[in-house]
Amino acid sequence: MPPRCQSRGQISSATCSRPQPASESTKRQGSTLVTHNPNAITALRSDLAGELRADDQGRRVAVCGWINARREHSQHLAFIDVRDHTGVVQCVVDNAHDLRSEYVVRVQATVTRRAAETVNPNLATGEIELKDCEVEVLARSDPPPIQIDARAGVDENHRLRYRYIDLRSERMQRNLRARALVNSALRAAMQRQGFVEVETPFLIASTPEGARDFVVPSRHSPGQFYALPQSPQLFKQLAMVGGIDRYYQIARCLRDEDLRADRQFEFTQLDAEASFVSQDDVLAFITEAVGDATEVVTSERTGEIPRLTWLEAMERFGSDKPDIRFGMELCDLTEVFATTDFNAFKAPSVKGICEPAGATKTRKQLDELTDKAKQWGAKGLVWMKVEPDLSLTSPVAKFLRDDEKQALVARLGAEPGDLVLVVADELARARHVLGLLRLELGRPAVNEGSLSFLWVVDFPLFEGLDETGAPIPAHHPFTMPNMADLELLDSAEPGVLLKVRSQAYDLTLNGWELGSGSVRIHRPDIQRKIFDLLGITPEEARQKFGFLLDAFGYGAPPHAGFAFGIDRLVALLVGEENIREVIAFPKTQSGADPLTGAPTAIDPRHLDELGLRLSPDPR
RNA sequence: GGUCCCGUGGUGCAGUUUGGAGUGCACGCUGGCCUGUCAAGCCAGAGGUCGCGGGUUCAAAUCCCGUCGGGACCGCCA
Repeated sequence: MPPRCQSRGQISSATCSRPQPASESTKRQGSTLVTHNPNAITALRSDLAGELRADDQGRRVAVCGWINARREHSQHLAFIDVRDHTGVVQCVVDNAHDLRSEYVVRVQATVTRRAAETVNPNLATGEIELKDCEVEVLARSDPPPIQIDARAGVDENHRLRYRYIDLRSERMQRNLRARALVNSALRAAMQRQGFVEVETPFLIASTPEGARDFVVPSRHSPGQFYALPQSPQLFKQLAMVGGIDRYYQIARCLRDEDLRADRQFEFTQLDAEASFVSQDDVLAFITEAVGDATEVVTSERTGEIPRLTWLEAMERFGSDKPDIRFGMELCDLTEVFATTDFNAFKAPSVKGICEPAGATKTRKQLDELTDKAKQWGAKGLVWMKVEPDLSLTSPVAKFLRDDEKQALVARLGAEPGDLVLVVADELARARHVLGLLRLELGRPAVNEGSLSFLWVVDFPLFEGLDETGAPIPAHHPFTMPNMADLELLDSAEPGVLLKVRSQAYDLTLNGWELGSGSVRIHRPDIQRKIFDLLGITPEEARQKFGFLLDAFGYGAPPHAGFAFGIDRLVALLVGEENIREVIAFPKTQSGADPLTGAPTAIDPRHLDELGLRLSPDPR
């Protein structure tokens, strides 16, 4: 066969830095050094199964992969589909009796156009097939516990136990490759904007605030522990003091908190920090990076990301990570019931939502909603059905005055057939419960419809007061207050303190918190004041964050940063509802790995070496 | 710490409400037939601790209690 010169580029040996073929028998054939994809060529193959096309007709090729399906017609004709990560190609063989599902094979064959009536339009390689096949079995397989193209779902625990097989699925291949594209797009975007990738340690000192730490016992210092980082927070600030100017890292973070669909013990963040910047600068950097990541997966660019203040988000959506893909916004009714005789509505705050066409709910469904509202902390839930004449049907209707009912309907813009839900409580609780009810009743699946990014800005500096009356930081204690609110810090009134805004901001997507950041305090006087307010004595501050405070004593540039979860971003970009679908080897909700069996007991001698002894009954 | 859902041949399900023989479906597996299929088709076959333990009952996959595992959520996640 004469060498064919293909239009897609010729591969010379000089461009191929891979190891040379191990032996003559595995050497690729001279004429097959022409391919669609330079990266396809290895010692064992010339092409990828899913990339062969009609214009490869006549080429002698070698493809490697797994047997996806076998169709035996007789002892003289059979088909096998060979699958690799690019797709499948059909091979025509005489006898496939010994070629079973998931066997790993190398097929040397000639690309042949199919007869018109046997073309398979559902297959990218459907116009061709491989003939004159020499099939070499590279590895046999037991019948796989998971069918790769399972038509029904497979139990997730089972998938995780055999994750190495599950990863062969088109879904997992797509997700992990999308994730790789996102990672490289993020790196490119950050580097283009002048950020420097700096790695930070995994074995660090435990810091007292925040989530529960994973800890690692020290062999050299028995009784002492390292913590695994919840984030590189302190190190990235030190990098700023160190003159890095712009730091970023695709960082693994570990937090020992209960798991959810959007939470794993271990997760990955794009972590960034920059010097001499404002909040707007940071939002611009991140918007650029997120835009590139989105584009590389969806081929569409996110435009300007809208902003909401925290206060507006809480008032309108009852959440600091509002899902703005649908309406049903919260409506304040406190004024409406300011003079009510109905005891249940005599509360600091009365708020409601209106579900369009929600009045068809049964008494049982409404009771279930009420139960949920109570579980979420409400004292109770009042429901009202809007009748055709805009009157209200409700167990409590008789306690309300006509003017109150009319004003309520008007405020909510309720229409006949709607369902109105009202919660009267402390402000924060009313917002919280109604925010959850809104999601319960109206929220589309997280992966449905558009990608609605949203910046939430102007978070409060403090999220509440602890038992001693000291304010609780909403973000972390190094968050810079809004300069316009600086004087409020001197107020002795807790109510005033809680109104202080911070230069902290979150990025959300379809109701998931992607990440957060803040402008940091670099002025020792402001930092002292914040510690003061938080009830942290100078001694405590020194003990907890001494090295950072020391560093800030040697010329800390004004700086600000951000970090967002790559697992969550990728999941939503590829339309998954669960970040486990974009993590190669995730853990179950109880933190176990069904594949490796982790966590496991360790050898008593190992414990001894670490100076550890287990309590008699460690649950 | 709490609420809810799920657990039945290798896989995914139905059966549980109203107790009556491990009864059924699809995929897979094994053998056979079949020369153009492509999630091939046809025939035959193998394969079960109904998660586990206890209770009620003449009788439990089914009802009750407990427990283990998986999932969703609340709390938690500065």
